Amino acid sequence: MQATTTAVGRERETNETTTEREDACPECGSALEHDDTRGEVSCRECGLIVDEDVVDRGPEWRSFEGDGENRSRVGAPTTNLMHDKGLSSVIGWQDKDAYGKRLSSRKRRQLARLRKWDERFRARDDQERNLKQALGEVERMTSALGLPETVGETAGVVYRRALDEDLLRGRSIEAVATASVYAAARQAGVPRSLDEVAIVSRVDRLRVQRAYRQVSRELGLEVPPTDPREYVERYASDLDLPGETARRARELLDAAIEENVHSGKSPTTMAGAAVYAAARLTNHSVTQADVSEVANVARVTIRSRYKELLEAQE
DNA sequence: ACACGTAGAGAACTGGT
DNA sequence: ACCAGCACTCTACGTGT
Repeated sequence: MQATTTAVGRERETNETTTEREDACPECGSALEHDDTRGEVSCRECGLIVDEDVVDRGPEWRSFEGDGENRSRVGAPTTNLMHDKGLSSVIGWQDKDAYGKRLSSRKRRQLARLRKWDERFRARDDQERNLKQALGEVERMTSALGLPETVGETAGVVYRRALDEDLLRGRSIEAVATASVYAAARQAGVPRSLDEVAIVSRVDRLRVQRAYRQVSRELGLEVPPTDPREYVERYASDLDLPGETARRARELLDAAIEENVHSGKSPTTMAGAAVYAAARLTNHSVTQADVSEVANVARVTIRSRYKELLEAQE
């Protein structure tokens, strides 16, 4: 046990030195900004995206004690995907000790009793058992939908709250679990349609929709309308547009928000349209097709919006 | 190749019954 | 609980530069 921990630690350590990252922008040399929620590393000055999809949810392995030998203060990361957050102890089923030797009959009886009580505590009451099943479903669905683990965790949190608020009465566990996944995916900015989630769910679309309605209302789960300006940097960067264009795009959006033409429209649409319009205004050639590609919005939609944006400028 | 326009369908939400 | 209507976005097709 002792030996394996240090072995893992060493491997991590060597990895760390090889993947050393710089903290200055390759373009302009100013400080970089790490956005953990979006997994992006971007430049504070020119908005260049240096790195995307950086994910490191692992534990923190450096040792702060002495010469760096003892890393035992960290355990496994806790996760909302396990009904006990992964914090419970585990009693093996084999009647062997740490060296693999058979146990005495007395010890075996003792372990059997421990296991029994461990099991009783683990799923102590209906709620816990309910949660256990639901989280299993959440995990299954998120992975079937190709959603990142963080979404599953958010869904777990949502489900827990629904359970606490007593929202499950008359509703199936599965329906609420699916609704939680649906909500979590939206909040994480990687939405899946109701149909998509219903396909991987064991309940039909309508039930999911109803459960979601209820849950989102009762829990006040407003999916905060994301600010279109948050997308501008990335789009401009992906299209190799200069900071000037990005700035212009932000101005367009400011005016649009002022005039309230953005409400009800998807933020990615608005951001894409703004970037396109700004590119034209600053004499940089970008096609609608390019913008629609990076913004994941149909060309027609870019078309219909960018004119509105320009009108709102007056 | 690109921009622009229109029509019809689909998805998600709202409010009335 | 169900339905109709809604605003938005999409696909698919067209025309114009």
